[in-house]
Amino acid sequence: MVRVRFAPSPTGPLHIGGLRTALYNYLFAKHHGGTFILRIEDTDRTRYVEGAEAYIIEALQWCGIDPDVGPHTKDKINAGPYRQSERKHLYKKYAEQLVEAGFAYYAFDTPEEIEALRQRLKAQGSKTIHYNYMSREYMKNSLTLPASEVQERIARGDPYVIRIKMPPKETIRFYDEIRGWITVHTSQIDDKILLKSDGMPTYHLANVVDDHLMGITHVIRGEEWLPSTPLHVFMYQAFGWEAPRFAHLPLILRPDGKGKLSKRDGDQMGFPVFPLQWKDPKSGEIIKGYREEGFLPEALINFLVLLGWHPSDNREIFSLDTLIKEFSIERIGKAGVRFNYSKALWFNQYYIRQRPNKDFIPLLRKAIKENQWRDYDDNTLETIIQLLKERVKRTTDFIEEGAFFFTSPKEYDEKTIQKQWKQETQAFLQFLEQTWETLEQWDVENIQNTLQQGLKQWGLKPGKAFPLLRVAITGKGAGPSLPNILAILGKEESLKRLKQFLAYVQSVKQPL
RNA sequence: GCCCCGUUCGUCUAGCGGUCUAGGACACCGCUCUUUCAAGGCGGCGGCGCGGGUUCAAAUCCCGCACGGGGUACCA
Repeated sequence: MVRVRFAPSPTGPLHIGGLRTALYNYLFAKHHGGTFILRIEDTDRTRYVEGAEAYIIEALQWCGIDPDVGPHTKDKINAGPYRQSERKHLYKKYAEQLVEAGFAYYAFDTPEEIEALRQRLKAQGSKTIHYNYMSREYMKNSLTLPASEVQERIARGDPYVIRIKMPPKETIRFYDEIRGWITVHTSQIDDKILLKSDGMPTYHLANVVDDHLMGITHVIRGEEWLPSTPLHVFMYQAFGWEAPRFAHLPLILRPDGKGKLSKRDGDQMGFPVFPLQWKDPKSGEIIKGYREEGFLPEALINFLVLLGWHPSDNREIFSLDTLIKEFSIERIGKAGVRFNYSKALWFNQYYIRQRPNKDFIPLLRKAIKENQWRDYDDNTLETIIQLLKERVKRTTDFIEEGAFFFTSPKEYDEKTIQKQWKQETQAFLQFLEQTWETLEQWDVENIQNTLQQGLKQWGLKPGKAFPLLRVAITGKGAGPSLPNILAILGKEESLKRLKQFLAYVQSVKQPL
């Protein structure tokens, strides 16, 4: 029975790379009829951010990849709790078990002593600190101190950490489902801290203990964990536990390829890196999310799944259900992938066109209410949506590009006026003004007829006359079919806008 | 520095020794359709990092090199 977990730490909003990790875990679990667990890794109290956990859950739910079990659900599999802070009492016991078995030890070094070690190593040409099989020999720990002193210090309440005791010359080999066999020599691995002096475990201890206790069968996580996996494998051996299978996902890189896409990139790169909008609880700063930027979750998912995974054929459109059927770890790539926002937009555009028109009515209703715009009935709104749909990339474009349906133009596209404002086009508009006044049946067909009449009368090609009319009615140089727009606006409003425009141009331009 | 991982069009990728004069998608550029802009249709541009092997045959296997990424915290 497959059981996987997504294990983010609540240090802020979930970013797009984390979301993809969650997605792959979800797809893998569902493909195998397994269980997808959400585990909150909040062992670093100094980095805890209020609201981050709720954000993570909401983001997963919005994407349709809600975990089967987590801090937000009933404990259906009886493996909780699912916040590591609530499991604190568990870890110490396991760390001590390792000490007793000779795989770990207590270390009492003060920050000053650690700093002294750093300086010593630096003098020897080492760039970073290594508390390892060599340096531990001359530090203050249960390997160098007499047993009585160790007991005394612990009894006295001296702060201490528990470190793993890496053997000096062994080879650790493990199989990565994506990369194959990976071999690392233990001399390369430091004596990492397992239990911090505040009694909390580090990631290394907590993830091994929890993955074992929760019966995790496959650990699917980002490539940044690959270098510490040998340590984890060593710990499973030390505990005498069977290790889960590992799969390390290629990283999502910045569009320029310079490093992995990170939370810190915020929306500084010209596109959101978070699924949902995030308001920083401290600074109050608001960072954009895909949802608020007008993306559909199915588009985000489709885009994201292809960042590192690919089927054997040329298909590219995938529903979540299809993905569940087809997803496999074997088809995950090895190389880091660059984030490509224009492709995300393309998927979004595609999925917007797939959605029924009525799905976007609430969006328009909300905008109408907020802006106190002219209201329409549902049928008309659907027609408006239909007209806009083909040219929209994000749902927010319905509002931005379609505002003229609800409110008269605040400004006119100057370029079009410059180009098209001529004797004949002016006459064309004046002709329409007169003709429309007396037009009885205000519908697409009749409007179309008046336009044709006008063209004929003034010897104009459509391309010469219609752009100006469009600016008059919508303020914009481009948009959906004009007769349709006019029909929706109605005779009164159309005439009003036409007159308004003629008055405007005559006020700013020299008479022709 | 050291360790680990990676390397096919600008980007995401197909390719798992001959079917590759390397296929698809996004982007870009034309043409077409069209009252405009999109969308759609058609077409174009563009790639196996380098050097050695192995083999009758290598984008595909092996070894170097180069380049890129990750890790190297009482962060995850």
